[in-house]
Amino acid sequence: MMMIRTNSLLHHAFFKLTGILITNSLTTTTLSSSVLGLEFSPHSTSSLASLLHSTSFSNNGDRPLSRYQKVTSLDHAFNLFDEMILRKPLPSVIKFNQLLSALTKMNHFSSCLHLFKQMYVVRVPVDAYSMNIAIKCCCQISRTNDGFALLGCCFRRAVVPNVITFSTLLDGLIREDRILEAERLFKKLIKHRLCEPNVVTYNTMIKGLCKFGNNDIAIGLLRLMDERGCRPDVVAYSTIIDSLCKDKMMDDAFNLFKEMVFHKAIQPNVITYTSLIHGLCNLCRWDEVAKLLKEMEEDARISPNFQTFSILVDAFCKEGRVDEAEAVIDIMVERGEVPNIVTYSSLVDGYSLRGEMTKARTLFDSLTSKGLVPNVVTYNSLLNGYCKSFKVEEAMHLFHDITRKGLKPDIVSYSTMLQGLFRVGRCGAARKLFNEMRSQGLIPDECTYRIILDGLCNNHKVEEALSLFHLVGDSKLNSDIVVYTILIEGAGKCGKLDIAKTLFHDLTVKGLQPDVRTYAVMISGLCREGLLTEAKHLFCKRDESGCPPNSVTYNVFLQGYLKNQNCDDVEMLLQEMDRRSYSLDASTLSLLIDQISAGSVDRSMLKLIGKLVPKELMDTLESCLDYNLFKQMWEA
DNA sequence: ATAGGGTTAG
Repeated sequence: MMMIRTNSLLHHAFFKLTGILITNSLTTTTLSSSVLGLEFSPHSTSSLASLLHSTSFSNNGDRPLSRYQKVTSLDHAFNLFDEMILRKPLPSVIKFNQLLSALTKMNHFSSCLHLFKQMYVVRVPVDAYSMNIAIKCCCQISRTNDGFALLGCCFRRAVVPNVITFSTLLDGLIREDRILEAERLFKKLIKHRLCEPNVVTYNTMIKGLCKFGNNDIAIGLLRLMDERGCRPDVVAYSTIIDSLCKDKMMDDAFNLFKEMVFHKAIQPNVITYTSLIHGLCNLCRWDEVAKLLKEMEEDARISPNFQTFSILVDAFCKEGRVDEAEAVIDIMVERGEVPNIVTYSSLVDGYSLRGEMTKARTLFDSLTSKGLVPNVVTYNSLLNGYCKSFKVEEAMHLFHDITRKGLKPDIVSYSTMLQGLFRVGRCGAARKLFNEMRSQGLIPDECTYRIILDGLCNNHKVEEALSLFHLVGDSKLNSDIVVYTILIEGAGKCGKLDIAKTLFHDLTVKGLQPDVRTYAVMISGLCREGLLTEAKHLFCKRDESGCPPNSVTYNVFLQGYLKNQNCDDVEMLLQEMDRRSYSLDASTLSLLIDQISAGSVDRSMLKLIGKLVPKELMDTLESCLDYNLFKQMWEA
């Protein structure tokens, strides 16, 4: 019921979204008639004001571009440059700078650096602008050290570096994850008065702190800049808000958002909203997503952009809601945005997750005709779909296609294939592929490790899994509750309960917190050996330990009772499940049906069971029970 | 009247 409600809310938001997108595009044309004495709500008055403001502003900004700024290709730029250096006298440095700048806007950083060097050769007197552009290019191609070398040139050439120079270098260090050096440079700027940091310098440093998980220090810097007389702007706030959203700390993100809007009167923009929407999507908080979209839509100054749509498309696909994703793509297209390979990769992923491989493949094959080139991520989605549908041969084929298309399979491609091979029991092929992966210089990550352990356990090779686990030893890979859960489940399933118990004990020693799944597999292992009392003890302890119970644990526990032909607590458990609105899963239900058929379940319990059967299992229930019994359950 | 900062993929 919940899902339906949020669904329709989101549909509603999209419907309204479509409306506002059209309204927004009409605003400029209807403006003149609005000005001619038609009514305004206070809201539209203010948006009109801002519109007028931005119109007069853009008249300044719309100054025709010089021919040096208008270059459209590398060739064009090089030809123009060659022509420029032949002219006598040489064109002013500004014209050269415009050309360099145009190249950086097209992401041609190396070529830009090449022309910059040529300027030295033909003795165009470079200035701080040219220097800053060149330093920016170095930083963008991960050669920040070369950027610092250019800074040295500044001093020799009597070009004075300014706050932009240092902000650019700071950004370069952060791009290369050299956070300590970035902090050192930042402090040096202030201490040696190399320049007074401005809002961009602070924002860059804030980004670096956030990148390394120091949200609190970033917020500290936000306060500090304010104290030092540099007013934080929407970028400063949005950077931290985004980081908090990525860490799933939505409450903190919204608090900062409110502070920005209500206390600092800083207008949020599309990026601020997109970050918040992304964070909510990751947590499947759809009703709040709809609320934010609506809020955005109500503010005429802000409308969703390409990124906003891409995030929504991806989020819907990950939930398997491909229809809604397609609806968003339609809205995108209506707005004149062109979906790119990322957008369609999400869609391939969505179909694959639903196991709709024909649709996934058709879409994948149609990408080329759309002028889009599938990348490794696109391939990985399709690989995953084939593997999950047990079509490992198809997956293998596609896997080899990756190399044939001149791409390199990455750690995700290999991990996905490994999982697929283990799923169909091809452990030997998995081992071979693992060795191939290593020979390609790819280092298995925690995901690969989990897949291998899980694969071994599910193929009756628990000993191998355990020896791998011991081989890995005290590494970070083993400080992972999921790893322990996999091994506990594996050990439990093959009757090695003593090992399961040891592992369960060890994880707490290591300071790891068992999660709902860990408890479930441990309870299941105990029940399998008929140790219901011990299982019950753990079940209650888990309830106390602040680890909230979920539907899975109840099902596992119920199965334990039913498999042991013990119906003592079954009714009590069913009642608790009903109170918490949990439902029965397929295997628990089938065990219950056995008991009902055998006549060992009290008739009074039938109605309760009926309430706990989810819609999708109704058919199972109906076909398993004789009609009269079924009627009793539903009409009681 | 040419240079620097924040949002997209397993």
